[in-house]
Amino acid sequence: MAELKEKGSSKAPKKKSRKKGAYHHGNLRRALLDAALAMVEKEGPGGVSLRAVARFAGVSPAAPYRHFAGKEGLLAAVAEEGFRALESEMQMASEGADGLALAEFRAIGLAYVRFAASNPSHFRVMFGPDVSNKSAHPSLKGAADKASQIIADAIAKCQRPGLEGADASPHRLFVAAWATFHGLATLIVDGQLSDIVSSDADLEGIGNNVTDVIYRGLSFSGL
Amino acid sequence: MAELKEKGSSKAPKKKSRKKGAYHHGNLRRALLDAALAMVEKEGPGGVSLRAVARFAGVSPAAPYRHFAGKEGLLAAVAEEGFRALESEMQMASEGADGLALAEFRAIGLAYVRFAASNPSHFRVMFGPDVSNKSAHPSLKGAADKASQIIADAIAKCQRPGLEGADASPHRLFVAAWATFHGLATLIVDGQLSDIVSSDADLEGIGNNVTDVIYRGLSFSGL
DNA sequence: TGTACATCAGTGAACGCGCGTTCACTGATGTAC
DNA sequence: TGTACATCAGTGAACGCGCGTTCACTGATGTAC
Repeated sequence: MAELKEKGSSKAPKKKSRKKGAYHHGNLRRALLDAALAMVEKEGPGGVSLRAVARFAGVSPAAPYRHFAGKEGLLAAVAEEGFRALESEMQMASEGADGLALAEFRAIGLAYVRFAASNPSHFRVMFGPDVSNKSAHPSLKGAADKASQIIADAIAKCQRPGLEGADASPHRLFVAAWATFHGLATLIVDGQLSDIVSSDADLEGIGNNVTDVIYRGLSFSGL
Repeated sequence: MAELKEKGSSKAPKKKSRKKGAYHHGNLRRALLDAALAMVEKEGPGGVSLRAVARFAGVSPAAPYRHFAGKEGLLAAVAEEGFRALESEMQMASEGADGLALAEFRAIGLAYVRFAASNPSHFRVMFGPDVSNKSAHPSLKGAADKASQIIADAIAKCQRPGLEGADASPHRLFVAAWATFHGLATLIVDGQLSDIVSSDADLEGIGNNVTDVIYRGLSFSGL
């Protein structure tokens, strides 16, 4: 599973060791992304300031500009990284379902929820209002589109013509499913289920339950 | 329906007429709440500044302190107002269901989604990270608790002992339902269904569809 | 292998800005007599 | 009814702060010869 490490850099963190002769950081880009994620975790995407991120990475306020086009560029990079990881996890989940349309859809939904729970900071930036104008960041837009395409494809596979109920188009059922997955993900990320979901096992349990409910609801509709 | 007016004050807006001899505003508290809502609508809860709110209401930067305990107090008041309205709408929806447990639950869910769509700014503040510490604002906490109690009560009515499936406790089914309603509400408020839900009729349609799916999913579980 | 030099990735001071909050104040309101 | 006065709801100047971004700069790196 291509899971992101939300805390800690993949390189040794150089924090506070600025005077140790290391004028060049080595992997500042990654360190800044990690610092941003840490700040998101502490106070939400709105609480991120470029100066604080630089400070956290042990670097001067101007240094980030070597790697990102300002604050929004940094956040856009965080979001893009998140969408790529989400896409990858949904893709892998989908491939494990042996081509059965509904099983595939089910697996993708679970992956969606699991991703949010494992990468809450990414999730918040991806869907928060701080990089709302995705079109201004083409590669972010691309990553987001690729991710939603996976969901759309899975839906398309479920659309066997002639089987839709008159009152429930596949498109609308798709919305119902997406809303459920996104809703569960949101509740988890916002900590509003913290008294219910306290362990990874709980998470899997709730995720499975929710998926089952929506799955049964959809099955009933002739899909 | 006790719907909130998201735009515009209930009193005549005094904006720009500061020199018109009105030293006392008359209804500044309401005007500030409205101004805050307008700012939330434009740039999200993070974009709200107390000075800008005062400016918008045509009043000096210090004036809001006569009515609220600082910026967080203002946002807490907005959230509280929202929870009260949400509670009232869910209550009314529930009462219209003639005591049938599942119908009641269904009506409450629809009211939840409808509330979010009609009062997106309130919804964002209510569930956003800006007044996260609800306990610091007792009356807000009270309003939020009263609102969730309505949902909890409706769930309790569905809990006929002995009918739960072994794999799906009522508590978890509740989470599934709540996640769906909250998820749909979130997607709508964040504008991510804007190409699907463009009219009020669409909203009702989607809301009904989603409710139906979750309803069928729950019914299947022996509730 | 040694050296000159271009390039790169940082520094740190400075800019102007809007913010939240405080303070002493003042104009308007309404009440007691 | 008129007036003195307490109270209330505003003003506007000021505070210190952290922010995003820019700028000229400098130390480290690596490459051509």
